[in-house]
Order: sequence, then structure tokens, then C-alpha cells
Amino acid sequence: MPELPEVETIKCELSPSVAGKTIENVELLSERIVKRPSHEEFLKGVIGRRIESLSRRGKYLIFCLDSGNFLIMHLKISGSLFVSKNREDMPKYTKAVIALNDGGYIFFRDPRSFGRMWLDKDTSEVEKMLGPEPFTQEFTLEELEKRLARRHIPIKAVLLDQAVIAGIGNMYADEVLYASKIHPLRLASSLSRREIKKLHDNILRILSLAILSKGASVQNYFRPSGEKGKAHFNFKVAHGLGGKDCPCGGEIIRIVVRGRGTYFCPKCQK
DNA sequence: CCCGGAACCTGAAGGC
DNA sequence: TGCCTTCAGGTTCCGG
Repeated sequence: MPELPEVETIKCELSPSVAGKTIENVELLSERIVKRPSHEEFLKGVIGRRIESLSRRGKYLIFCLDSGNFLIMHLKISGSLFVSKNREDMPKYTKAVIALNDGGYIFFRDPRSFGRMWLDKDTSEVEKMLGPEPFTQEFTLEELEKRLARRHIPIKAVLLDQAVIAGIGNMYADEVLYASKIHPLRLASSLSRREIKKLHDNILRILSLAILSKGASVQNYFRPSGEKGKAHFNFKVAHGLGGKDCPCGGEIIRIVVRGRGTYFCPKCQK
């Protein structure tokens, strides 16, 4: 599942293949892959445009076009981008093919079909929905404290709320809570300053480590080269990948919080 | 405004 | 072996 570290890896590894290149053609192989505008308008807006740069905000991937418009993608839970010079390399479940003027292709693959892309005149709509970006000056301990104080729901649910912090998904939320020794059902508003400090530190530490490991390849995440990431080898609890038992001697259990599978150690996490 | 739950989608895994 | 059911998950939408 692409969360911040996975989308960051895709951005970094895709950049050299797309920056400065012109989009020669786009094939839309699924009705739903483009959110807006119509397929016809979308194609008119992107074909012939040069990609100036590629950036990321939360889990959104943003192509800045020379027209001043932005091609924005969200991979949701099973989307991935694959790059090749050969059209025949098109993977199964490809929903869109972007052909560049250097002969390269970007394949938007997505077995679950939740992923979308769209064209926008600016990025304000994305910006409006998202809280602070972890690796920026806006993500301070004080800001996190302020945001948690007014939420009277489980901390796990708050970490998943993109309006509170951008980029954390189900896997990293579990890892961060485990490292911080905080029970996922604790109400966000009940956390002490000391606990929020640990949370803040661990968010930055765990996300950076995952970026260094090129993301976590559970289920459908692949890097643009087709290679997998290695971040899941560091997982202590997420997805049950840490094993059945915690080093403390307790058992790692799974509960459901806001409809999401949540792994934690009830002995360590209070 | 705040919160919980359903819906979207479909391959994989589990049950019989 | 094979059919049927259930599950997973990011985001959006709806109802209380």
C-alpha cells in the first residue's frame, strides 16, 4: 500500500525518467481511471505538454506541466507506476499508458481500481484536504499537540486522518504506535506531552527509515523499476509481519479500529 | 462541527 | 479440485 515513504520513493525514482520529457500520447484503458475532466478533455490537456517536475504532497503524486496545469495521481491501495522503453512490457491490470517523447512509457497499474488521476489548474484542492507534511517546518511538536488535543477518538484513527498529518497510512500508523508504546485505542486527547513527543519523534524516524529502504512491499507496491522495497523487513507489528510474539513476551494481537486491521502488543502499548 | 460506518473494487485466502 | 464467502484498505460520502 503506497503511503508517504512509498510515494516518495516513486517520486524520486520516476523523476529522472519524466522531468523535462514531453507527453506524446496517453492511452486510457479504464473508464474510471481519470476522475476529471472528461477523457477527451483530459487527453487534450496532457498530450503535447512537457513535464517540468514531479513532486509529492502526502500520498499524492503531482506532475507539474508546462501549461501551468497539474496532473495529479493517487495510487490508493493497490496502484503502482512501472517504467519501460518497451510497450510490450505492459503489466497486467494496467489502467493507463503514458508515452513520452524519448520512447519511454509509464504504466499505471492497479488491480483494485481505486487509483485515480486528474487534471487541475493548481494544487489548492489537495492542499486544502491535508494537514502538515511530516518533513517540513510546519510539522512541529506544538502543532501536533494542538491537533491531537481536540480529537476525542482513538489515536490510531487520528494518525490515519490526512487532515491531521499528511501521508501516514495503516502500516506506518501501527509501527509508530508500537514504537511509542501507545495503545491504538487511546483517545488522542488523552495523550500526555511526553507521549506526543515520542509519537512526533517516531513518525519522523520511522518514515525516514522507510524512505531509505525504498518503501514497504506488502501486497501490490512496486518501485517504477519493478523492484520491491525493503521497509517491511523493519516492521515490528504492521500487517502481522513482526511475528506472533513481541520481544517483551506479550502476544501481538489484531483488532479492528475504524474498519482497519490494527496490530499491536497489549503488554507494551498502554 | 464531530464522529462512525458504508461504499467503492477485486484478487487472494479460507471454508466446505 | 472447485465453488462460494469473506477480507483488505485510502478516501469519500452520508447520516446521526
